[in-house]
Formats: sequence, structure tokens, C-alpha cells
Amino acid sequence: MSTAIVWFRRDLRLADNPALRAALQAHDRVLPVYIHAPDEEAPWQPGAASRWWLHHSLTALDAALRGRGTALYVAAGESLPVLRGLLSASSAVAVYWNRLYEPAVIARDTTLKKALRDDGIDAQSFNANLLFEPWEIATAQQTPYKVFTPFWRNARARLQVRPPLPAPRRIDGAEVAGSLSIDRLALLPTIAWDAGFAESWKPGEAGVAGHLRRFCAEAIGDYPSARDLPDRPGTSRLSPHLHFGELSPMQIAWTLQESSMSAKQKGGAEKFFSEIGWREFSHHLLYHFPHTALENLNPRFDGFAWAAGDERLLRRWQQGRTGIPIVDAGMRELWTTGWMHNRVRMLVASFLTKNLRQHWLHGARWFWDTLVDADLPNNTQGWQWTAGCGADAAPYFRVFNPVTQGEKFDAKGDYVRRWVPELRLFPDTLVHRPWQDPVRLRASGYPQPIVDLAASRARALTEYARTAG
DNA sequence: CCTGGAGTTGTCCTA
DNA sequence: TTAGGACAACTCCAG
Repeated sequence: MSTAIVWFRRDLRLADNPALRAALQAHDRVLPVYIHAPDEEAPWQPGAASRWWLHHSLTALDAALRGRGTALYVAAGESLPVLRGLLSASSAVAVYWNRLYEPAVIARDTTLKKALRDDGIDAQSFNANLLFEPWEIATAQQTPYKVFTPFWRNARARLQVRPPLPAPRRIDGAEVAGSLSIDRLALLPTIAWDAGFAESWKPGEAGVAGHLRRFCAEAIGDYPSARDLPDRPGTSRLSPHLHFGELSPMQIAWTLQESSMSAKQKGGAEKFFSEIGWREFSHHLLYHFPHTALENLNPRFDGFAWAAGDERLLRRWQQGRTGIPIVDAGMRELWTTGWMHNRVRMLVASFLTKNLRQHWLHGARWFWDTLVDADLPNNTQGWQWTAGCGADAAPYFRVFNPVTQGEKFDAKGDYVRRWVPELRLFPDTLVHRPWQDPVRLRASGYPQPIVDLAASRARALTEYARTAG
């Protein structure tokens, strides 16, 4: 009888899980383990919203394991000593896990794998979370890609879609005493700010396949245009499930390929799949340029004249009290639900970095703490792209106008009124520019804009031209 | 090594 | 009202 430990991290699923599959094939018994070790991810330890999701996703994984004859062993502390203790307590001879790609985690896992192998343990890692390993895609010169389109063309051409590994029906567990309860990890907030989270989300693998199939059947045809409208459910909302590995990108590729679709739906599916491509590209970039989690990819921007860090402005942005309706709606949606619509993410990020000229890291840190889908590669890539210092960034003169964008993508104002109820007093024509009716504005209690959009745009263009030129 | 086409998501002014 | 062009130049990448 041999036993293997399966070390779960951000692959909180039973289906299409290669580490779990390998353990079940090569061993008689499996001990599924989760180790809470946030400091090992410093300086990007999971934020408050992520911890909320993690709590519920672990609970769901534990329930799924119990349904198959075992349970999740939960521990806290340094990963290597915890694993060594469990290896000894269970007489396991192997530890299997699925790879992650953030710089701090790679460093930890590399050291840990060598230490376990030196102990004589069969330590193996697998790819469960990406379509391609970051080192598998390279230019003809064998360098990493820095532009999305050629990256995705190359990856897309090489992709072999395979059926997902089925979830095991039964898992023979190893009996080890001393597991913590998930509650003991203290992942949930101590003050109850999470009511809106519970209304918005259902963490865990169980519902995800159905969620994806429903999206394919009902929304994917309109995805290319509806994805830009923040008041409509035009996006997949799969991001937190993907981040925690409740669903793999290969499961998405397979579902898209196997669904019968009209020509229009196929077009939408390709557009949607390219967003999965962006996730791959973000991982590729952070893997090859690990310093970018804290520093500009493009060093030309190191001399950029950010405004002095301004706590007051930053707080107004965080609280959704900037006086710019679509910015405030987005920031309040984020605070209430742990998520923000993608187009609005671009708008609030452009507003913070260009109109307020606050360093992109201020925004990245706030998103990191408040998003349930906070993901280091995506967050880094997204903020640097918007700020202009990232890979293939927007031309510097591309500054979003939140009024124009609001009127274009939220024409009736439904989105801003939902999240900023003060704006219910305003007609459609003024809802994105309420300052143009000062009397009504005073009565509503909604603030004046904290910055002049035209003047701050002009200032940003001057600074960007100086840095770029 | 050279060449040339191309690059997620925009805004504003002018005619 | 709407459509077109300016806004810069640079780097990336394939051939």
C-alpha cells in the first residue's frame, strides 16, 4: 500500500486535475492537503476579497472530497515543514501538485521540490492552470513575446485541445489526525462587509461547468458587443473561478470546441477565447519579467512625473466619491461585490493614473485587496497596460474620457444609477455629467468632480509626451 | 542583417 | 450630425 499527498493550492477542483490524477494512478491512497501560508506569497499575499473566496472554495472542495470517501486536510504554517510532518504521519512517499507562476511561489516551490527530493520523496509538479507553460511559447528568435497578437497567433496555431480529465469517483484517503477546520484559518472578515459577495457569487467547482455551458448557450453570440456594456450580463464572470482553479482553461477550450454553435456564436466564442489568451499572455509576461509585479516593464517610464502620492485623492477614488459617475459606480460595485466590469476597470484605472496621475501601484494594490478575482499576472499586466508602461501599451495620448465612455456604453445610465443612487434624480442626458445641473447636484448630495477632466487630461498628455519623447 | 507591416479597448477638432 | 484625420514615434516580430 503506498500513499501520495496531493497538495492543493489554486487548483481547487477534482475534474481535470493532473496532480490528483497522477496520485490516484500511481498510489493506493491519497491525502489531499491545503496549507495556509500567505507570507510565502509576499509581497502579494492574498487580499481580503480573495480570502473570502478561498474560504468558500476550500469548503466546497472539502465537501466534494467527502462525497468521494475522504476529506481535505487543512494546515497552517511553513509549507515545507508541514509537508514533511504529513509525509511522516501518513507514511506517504510522494507529493504531487499543480504549478503556479508568480515569482515568489516559483521560488518557494523550486526550493521545496529539491528539499523533498533530497529526502527521497517523489515530488512532482504538473501543468493544470495554463494552456501552455510560459516557456513553451517563444518567438522565432527564442525570446519571450511582448506583443499579444503574435503571441496568441502562435499559441492558437499550436494548441491541441484535449478532453478534460474526469473527476475521480472515489478516493481512498489516508487517515491523519490534526487537520484544522477551515474556520480556523480566519479567512472571513471579522466585520460583515461580505453580504454583497454572497449575493453575487457561488465559489466552488460544483456549479462552474453549468455556468460555462449556460454562457456558451445564451450569451456567447452577443459577447463581442455586449461585453462592453456594464449594465448587462454580457461577460462570463468566470475570472475568480479561473483564478482559484475551479475551472481550467483547457476545460473552457474543450467546451467551446464541443458546443454546437451558429456562425455568429463561433465568432463570439473566438473573441471570448482570446480573453483566455490574454490570461495566458499575462502569465507569460510575469514569468519572463518577474520584476514587473512592482516595477515598470518599460524602463522609460521610470522617470515619469507621477503626482505626489495623495491619500485624500486616493481615498476618494477607493470609496467611489470622485464625482465622476461611471468611476464611482465601478468603485462601489467593486467594494460591494468584489468584482468590477472589465470596461469600467479600464476607466477607473485610466482616471487614477492619467487624470489623477497617481502611480499605477496604488491602483494595483487596491484591486489586489478588493477583487475576488485578484490575480497577479492579470493585475500587473492590466495596470501597466493602462498606465502606458507595460507591454504593447496604449499610445500615451489615449486617455479615456469617462463622460464619453459612460454615454457610449451606459447610454441610459442604468449602471451608474444602480451603484450611485444619488444619481437617480438626474435624467439620462445629465446622468454622466451631473455637475451641469448645480442645483440638482446639491440636492442629491453627490460630490463635485475632484478634478477637472479636460485640464487633467491636458496635463497628463504633456507629461506623457515628455516621458515618451 | 535588413525590411516592412503592425500594434485590444480613444479623443477631439474640423470640415 | 457625422466622418475622417491628427495625435508620435517606437518596438516588436516574421520573412
